[in-house]
Amino acid sequence: MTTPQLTKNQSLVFDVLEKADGPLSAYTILDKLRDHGFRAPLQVYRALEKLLEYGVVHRLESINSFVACAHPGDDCHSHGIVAFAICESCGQVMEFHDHEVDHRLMAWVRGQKFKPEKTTIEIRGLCEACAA
Amino acid sequence: MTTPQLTKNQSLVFDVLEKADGPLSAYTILDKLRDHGFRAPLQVYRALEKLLEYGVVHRLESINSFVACAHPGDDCHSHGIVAFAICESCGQVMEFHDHEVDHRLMAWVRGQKFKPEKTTIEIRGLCEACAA
DNA sequence: ATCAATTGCGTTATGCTATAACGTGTGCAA
DNA sequence: TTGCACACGTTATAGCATAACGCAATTGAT
Ligand SMILES: [Zn+2]
Ligand SMILES: [Zn+2]
Ligand SMILES: [Zn+2]
Ligand SMILES: [Zn+2]
Repeated sequence: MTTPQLTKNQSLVFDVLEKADGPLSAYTILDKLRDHGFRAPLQVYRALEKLLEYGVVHRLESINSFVACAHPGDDCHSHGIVAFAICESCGQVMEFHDHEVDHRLMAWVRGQKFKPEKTTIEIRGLCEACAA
Repeated sequence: MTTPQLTKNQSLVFDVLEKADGPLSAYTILDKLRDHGFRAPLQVYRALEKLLEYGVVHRLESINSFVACAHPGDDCHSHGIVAFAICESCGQVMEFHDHEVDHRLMAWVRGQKFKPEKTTIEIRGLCEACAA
């Protein structure tokens, strides 16, 4: 997916996520953009919907939050499944990709005649700094 | 984790999940148990909390729902990471375990000095019947 | 037996997450 | 011009989860 020119709202939401040092909830994003005219959750959710579609933002299902893609050069949609390690203490997220994991999971579901559309891999725990 | 005797509420919630043919939300469980005296969400969430702790129920983060463990004989907590294939059309869930995936993910996070606590792997898509 | 700690339970209220539904304006192509 | 697609704004509503309070039953020392 090639990323088209972002609209004003999409740019605002993306900038907030890029500048943040961790994942943000939609309502946190909303609060950060009130000074820029945002008034309602839908303004955030609609922008997020597009940013997710373009692959420049990821949704973290296990914490109902959103994060800017850590590999803006690559195309996360093309290099297979994305996995996240999420620190439950400081909120830091590490994003990574592993073709072997991808291959194993896809082989299994294909064996079940299951047609995969979207895969979530999220590891919650403690980052090095917080585990010390 | 060995499973102690379930309390009345825990048994009611577990029975509902076992008899269901797919994952259920907490509020759906609540509705199914109103005839048995359930009146508030907390009655469901408190039972679920224990059932999750005992490993007899899993939470599906990507759809905010809960499902009875498909491998009641095994101990899902001891045989590594659990993965789910969730049909977005009919709601059917397949649960499986793969040590190779487990090892790859754990090796990666250990390399990052990350201490994993809980891992979510959920593949949404279409089951064989619904993809036809 | 008694006391304290733990656990489960019921209830009310609240907070957080997400979408439905309606209307407006703008740009572009038929 | 007309029709369509798309972004946007607003209000209202739906869906998911927990805080805080009090009470009852259980357990496990002392
Ligand atoms: Zn990415
Ligand atoms: Zn941390
Ligand atoms: Zn299981
Ligand atoms: Zn299906």
